[in-house]
Amino acid sequence: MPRTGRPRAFNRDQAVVAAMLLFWEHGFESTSLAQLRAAMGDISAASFYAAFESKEALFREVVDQYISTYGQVSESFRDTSMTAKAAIEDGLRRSARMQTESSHPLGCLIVLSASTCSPELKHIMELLSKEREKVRGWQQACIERAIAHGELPASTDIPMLVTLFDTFLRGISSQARDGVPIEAIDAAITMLMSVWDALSEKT
Amino acid sequence: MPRTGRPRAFNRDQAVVAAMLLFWEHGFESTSLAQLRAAMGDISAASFYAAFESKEALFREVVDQYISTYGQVSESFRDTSMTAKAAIEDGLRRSARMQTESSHPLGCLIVLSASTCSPELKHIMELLSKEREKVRGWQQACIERAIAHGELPASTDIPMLVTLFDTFLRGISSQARDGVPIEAIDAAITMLMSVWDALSEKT
DNA sequence: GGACTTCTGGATCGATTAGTATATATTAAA
DNA sequence: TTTAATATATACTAATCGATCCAGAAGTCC
Repeated sequence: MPRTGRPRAFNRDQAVVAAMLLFWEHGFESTSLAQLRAAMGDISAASFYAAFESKEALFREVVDQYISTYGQVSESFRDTSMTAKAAIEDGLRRSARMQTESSHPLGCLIVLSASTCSPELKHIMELLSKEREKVRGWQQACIERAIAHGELPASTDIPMLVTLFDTFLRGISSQARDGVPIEAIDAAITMLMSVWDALSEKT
Repeated sequence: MPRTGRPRAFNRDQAVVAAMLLFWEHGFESTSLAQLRAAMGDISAASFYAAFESKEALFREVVDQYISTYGQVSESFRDTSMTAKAAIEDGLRRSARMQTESSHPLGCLIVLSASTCSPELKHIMELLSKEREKVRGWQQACIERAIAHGELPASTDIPMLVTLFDTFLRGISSQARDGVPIEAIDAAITMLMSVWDALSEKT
């Protein structure tokens, strides 16, 4: 924090949020600096680069901002105060609800904002891929916990079950973008979770 | 077809295929004309615009090319020579297999190549959205057929079941991009299809 | 061999891209 | 009130974007 000097004329935190909404809607590469600066309070290029190192550095901040706010829905996956099944179900339902809310762009920023990009931006894709891998890891931990607690049989195919839930989870982004209503997704989650019960009966 | 004049120095069909692979890998907006021209046989800008109206027109051709080749996997959804369940299962398995093949970009071009884009390219997104809607419609027809034939109970929640399968289908693109092996996806499909049996038992 | 048609190489278009240089404005601390 | 620190506005950079223009090359047709 600077103790001296001319104070910043815009709110940095609000600017990051504004940038997040743009990156979320249009993706990293398709969001131009001009658009960003306009949305961040009509700031000049000089002001932008004085506050942020680069477009890429801003995006990294945006990803952190997203994860610590909207992305919190997937924290359900690592909530060990519920049963493993409830954690998976809650993570899916909360993700679906958040991604279909009309108060912000549809779908998930982590899944959508760099699903494809130029070769020279591969590291941006990998940055997001690592975040998705985290969420997948939480889901896997859920299933391993269920097996350890006897909620699922020891013979359960862990990669299979993780892939089942994680693939559905990622598909929600595409469905939300195409306007599929939360009711249909929520009902599909109920159906999807029924496979858990079918598996647990074999215990 | 021109009967006179200087013949084209490159193969137009091969050029479209080369363009398809680029758009598939990097998406519509992130693929530049320079990249396209280089991949299409190092053709000049003049040659490009003589053969194709614009980058967008080329993309439309590419989408057609994709649908009539790799995209044929989803034709299973409208194959009425199998049971409805088999059609859904086959469509999912063939999509998963195709999307994880290493001989071409991973995932589905229709899902990935314009999942986000600039505001002025919204019509490109809508073009692809319509194609996805077609596939969803085929899946819905499958389920309606199953109900009509008594394979599923009349009380089946159609939008729910369509959303279950279609959400998983779209999630495959993200999983494939992140390197999830076909074996895990294939096993997940087996599990996913078990909900069909659970439903049909209620008939 | 023209005449006609089409394609190609190369230069170029204006707009936009991310990012910078410089000079000035605005603050806190000495 | 000076000094140091920071932010600002304005102008600007080099590179790239998709797309166009024109002169000449390379064919077919009569």
